[in-house]
Amino acid sequence: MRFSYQREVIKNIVCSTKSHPNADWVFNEAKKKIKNISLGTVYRNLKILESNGTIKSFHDSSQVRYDGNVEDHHHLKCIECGILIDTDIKSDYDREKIIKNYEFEPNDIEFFIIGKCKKHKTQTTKKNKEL
Amino acid sequence: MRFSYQREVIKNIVCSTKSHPNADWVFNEAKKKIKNISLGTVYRNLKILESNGTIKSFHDSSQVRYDGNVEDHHHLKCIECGILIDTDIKSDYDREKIIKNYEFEPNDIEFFIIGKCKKHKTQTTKKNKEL
DNA sequence: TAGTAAGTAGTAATGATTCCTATTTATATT
DNA sequence: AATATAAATAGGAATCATTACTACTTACTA
Ligand SMILES: [Mn+2]
Ligand SMILES: [Mn+2]
Ligand SMILES: [Zn+2]
Ligand SMILES: [Zn+2]
Repeated sequence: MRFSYQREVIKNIVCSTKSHPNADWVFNEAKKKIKNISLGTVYRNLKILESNGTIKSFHDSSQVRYDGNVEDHHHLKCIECGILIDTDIKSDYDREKIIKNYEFEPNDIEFFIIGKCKKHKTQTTKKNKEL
Repeated sequence: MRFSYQREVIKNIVCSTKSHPNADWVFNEAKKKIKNISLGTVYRNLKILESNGTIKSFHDSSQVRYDGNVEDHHHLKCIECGILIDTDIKSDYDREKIIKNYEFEPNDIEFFIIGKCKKHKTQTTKKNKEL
């Protein structure tokens, strides 16, 4: 793998945000450092960075999002604003039951908690204060 | 809501399979009953059926999949063949912790167990038999 | 048995991502 | 340092899933 300044910039962008950006956001950030970087370069390098374990990715509705936090972790997702928040929650399921009842070999889980973030949750107290 | 034969056909297709089809598969099935049905009609009616609770949908990588099983349930997904299998597993997480630590109001969870289905799991016994 | 508004077919447009290719560049070798 | 060369890039075209548009059709109403 040859060195590439573009890849270095892209890596730093993804690894220095907790916002779980999509390719287009990364592209726009990268343009601030490299005026003529191309979107294809961003996509290609995001894939390379993922395949060598530098970053992770997951699908979020119709887009792919990238994550500089490569620790095993799950997310909270706000239905109002779409924000994705890292958590340290563990999800439990009956692994033995899966193997036995479904003859399925589980490797990994994909787990999101959907709801409302602090900015958007329906707080009666908050509402009263605003009146 | 006016009656529509197209919608009736689409509903029956989705509700009589456990395959979690995408719009295109539904479209091809529907064409067997209505030769000139249009893809737009399929998309529009899938949305209507979802919004009135007749079917459900979820994102699976880059596509939307539809589910005639409207009971609360989660899925197993095979990394080899992509099959999505209904389960009765319950996923547990510490709801109170989420509310307290993240000021987040959880409503729902999106939960997939990724692994290998019985057709694709690496069975030592199976391999030996094949030799 | 109209009238009309909801629904449809067919096609164009959109948005995210991938593919293509001529040019540039990192790096290994003289 | 100059040269060779294969990897990487910029810019643009292509693809794929989905949505939007619109003239025509049809279910229901009175
Ligand atoms: Mn994360
Ligand atoms: Mn299901
Ligand atoms: Zn929010
Ligand atoms: Zn499988």
